[in-house]
Amino acid sequence: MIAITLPDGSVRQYEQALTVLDIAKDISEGLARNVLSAQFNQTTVEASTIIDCDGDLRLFTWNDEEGKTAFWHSSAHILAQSLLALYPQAKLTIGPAIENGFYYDVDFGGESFSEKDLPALEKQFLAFAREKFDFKMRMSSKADALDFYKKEDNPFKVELIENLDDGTISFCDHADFTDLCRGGHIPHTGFVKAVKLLSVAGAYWRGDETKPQLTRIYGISFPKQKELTEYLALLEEVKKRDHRKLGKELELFTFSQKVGQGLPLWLPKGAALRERLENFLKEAQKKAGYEQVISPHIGNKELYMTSGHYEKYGADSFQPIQTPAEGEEFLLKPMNCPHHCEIFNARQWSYKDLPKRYAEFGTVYRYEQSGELHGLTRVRGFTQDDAHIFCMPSQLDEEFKKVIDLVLYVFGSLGFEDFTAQVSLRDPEKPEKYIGSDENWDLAENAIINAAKEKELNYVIEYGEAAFYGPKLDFMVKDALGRKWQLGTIQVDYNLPERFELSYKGSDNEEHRPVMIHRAPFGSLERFVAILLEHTGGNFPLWLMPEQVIILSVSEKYEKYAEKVSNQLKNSEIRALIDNRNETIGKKIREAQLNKYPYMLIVGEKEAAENTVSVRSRVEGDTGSLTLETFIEKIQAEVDASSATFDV
RNA sequence: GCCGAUGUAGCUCAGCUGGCUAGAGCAGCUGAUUUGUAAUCAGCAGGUCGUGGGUUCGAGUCCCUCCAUCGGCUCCA
Repeated sequence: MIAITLPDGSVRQYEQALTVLDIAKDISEGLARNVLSAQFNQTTVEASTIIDCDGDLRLFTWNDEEGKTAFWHSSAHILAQSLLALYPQAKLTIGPAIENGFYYDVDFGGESFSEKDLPALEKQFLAFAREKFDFKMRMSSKADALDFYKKEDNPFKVELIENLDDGTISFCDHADFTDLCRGGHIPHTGFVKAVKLLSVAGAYWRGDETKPQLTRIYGISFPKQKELTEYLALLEEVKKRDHRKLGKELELFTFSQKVGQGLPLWLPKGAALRERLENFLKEAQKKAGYEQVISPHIGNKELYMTSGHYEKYGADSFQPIQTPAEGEEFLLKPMNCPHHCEIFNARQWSYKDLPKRYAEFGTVYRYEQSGELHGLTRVRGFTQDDAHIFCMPSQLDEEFKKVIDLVLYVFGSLGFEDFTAQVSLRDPEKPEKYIGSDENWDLAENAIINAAKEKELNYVIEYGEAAFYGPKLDFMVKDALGRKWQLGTIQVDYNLPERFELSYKGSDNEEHRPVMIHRAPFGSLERFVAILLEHTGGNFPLWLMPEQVIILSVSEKYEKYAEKVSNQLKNSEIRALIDNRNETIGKKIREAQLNKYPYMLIVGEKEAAENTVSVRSRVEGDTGSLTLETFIEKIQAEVDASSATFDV
C-alpha cells in the first residue's frame, strides 16, 4: 500500500505502484487531460513517472507557474529537434524555459542564421508537435553520455557532462531525438498547439565574453492558438508604452547624432518634469536633515586614483582631458562620491556633528558600451539624485533604515508598488573583484540584511551584484516589456573613508573613521522618468504634469475670456495653456487628448457670459460646467491628494 | 564591444525582381471658414533616400566601410 498526500491534505491509498498520470485520472478525468508536470516530495517529476512510495504530490497545469515552466522547457526540446532536422550540422548547447517562453542556444558553426529563417523553423516545430511524441526520461552513465556527445562532436555538451556527477546524468528522448536533460516535461509534444519564434540574438557560451558566441533563438508557445494571438496583441500594446516613443510624442526629450549617442537632450516639458521631481525630493531631503552641496563636472585624475575608480574603470571610461600643464589630467566626473569625500574633508568634525548628509543632483558621465545604450534607461550622461551620509559606525543601522524610509516614500508617492528589493552581496568565488577588508565587508553586508529584515522588505539576495567597494540594497522595477531596471540604491561603504582618510574626533578624544552611505532614491533622473513613463503611459499624477490644464476656445472670439481664465489659474499656481488656434473645437479636443492633458476647459459664448468653464477630463470625458472658482478648488484638492508629504 | 535586424519629408509609412523629374497621410505654411466635446475645406512648400566608397549605360533598390537605432549577450562605479 502506498499513501499519496495531495496539497489539500487529503490522502489517497493505492495497492501498487502507479504513474502520476494514473493518480491524476483517479482524481478526475479533466485533471488528467490537463496535467503538464508534477512535484513528488519536492522533486520535479513527469506525468509518466512511476510512484512507488508514500509522499506528497502536487499536480501542475497551464495555470501553474510550474506547469508553464514544464511546457516551455518541453518546447525548447521540440525547437532543438526542429533545429537538427533543418540544420544537421548545428551543435546544441542549452535551452531553458524563461519567464515568458523559452530559448535555445545553438552553434551553427560559422554559418549565419537570421530572423528570415524562423518561419521555416516554426513550421517544422509545429509538424513535430502534432506528432504527439512522448517525452521519456532515461538515465545514463557518465561514460556513455560523454561517448555519445564526443561522437556527435559537441564540445559544449561534453563540457556540461564533465561537470556532472556520475549517477545523476539523464537524457530525455522523444521521437528519434535525444537531449541531455534534468527532467520536467509535459507528457507529449501534442500539448503544444501554437508557437512563435520571436527573435535571434547572440549569446556567449556560459555567459562569458571570452567564450564562443552562440546563436540564441527565443520563442514562446501555448496550448491554444488563441492564447498566442492574445499574447502577440499584448506585445503590440506594450510597445505603445515604450518611453522612447512617449518621450518623443510628449516632447519630453530627444537625442541627436551630432551631440552624441547616449546623451539625452531634455526639451522644455521634460526639463519642467525633471525640475518638479527634483524639488519634490529636495523638500523631503530637507526634512530628513540633508544639506545640498555642489561639485564640478570634472575632477583631477588623482581624485579617482585615490578613490580606486580609475584603476577599476579608467581604461573603459571617457579618457582623461589633457591640460597645457605637463602631465596634468582631468576626468569627466563619473560619480560624485569622491567629491563629497573631499567636501567632508574640508574641515574637522566632532562626533557631535555626525551624521553629515550631503546631497547633490550630480550629472555624471560614463562611457557605456555602445550596444548597451537604451533610451533613457542606459545613457552616457545622466543625473543622479545622489547623497552621501557620513556617520559613526554606531549610527549606521539607524541611518540606513531612514534611507529605506525615504526610498519607500519616493516610490509610494509615484505609485511604484511593484518593486523588488535586492540585497547585492559579494561573489564569494571572486574576491579579487572587490577592495577592502573582509571584516568591513561582513559588517556592511550584515547591516544591510538586518535593515532589510527590520523594515520588512520583501527582498532577494544576489551574490556577485555588489559594487566593488561595498554591498548594496537595490530597488528594482520592471519596464513595460518586463525588463528589470535598478532605480533606487543604498550602499554601505567602509572603503572610501579609508582611502580619503576621513575622520572625526570621538568622545574619547581619539580620531575615528566614519562609515559612508551612498544613496539615490530615483537612481538617475533619466531612468526614473523612463520607467515612470512606461508605468503611467504618460498619464502622470496631476502634480507632476508639465501642463495640467489646457483652455480650448470655441472660436477666436473668446480669446479674451480664455486669457482671463488662464490668468486666474496661474494665480492659483495651476499650470495652464491656451489653444486659441483657428481650428474646430473637435480638433482641439482630439489633439489635447492625444497630448494627454489631464483637463480641458472649453470656453465659448455661454462660459464667458456666466463666468464658468466647461470641464472635460482626459479620463472621464465631458463632466459639465463649473464656476472657475470651483474648478480651481477641485484641482488644488487633487494635487494635494496625490502628493503626500514626507514625515520624519 | 559581440550576434542579428533596421535606416526614404518634422512624424508614420509606400516604393515589385535596379529603368523617366522619389509617393501618401498627418504635421507645417497661405487662404477661406469663426466653429460646442476625438480630425472643416482648398492651395503651397518640404527629401543630395543615414554616411562614404564600389559594381553598372543606369542605384532608394546590389556589394563593402563607417554612423545611428532596435532585439538580445557581455557590462553597469
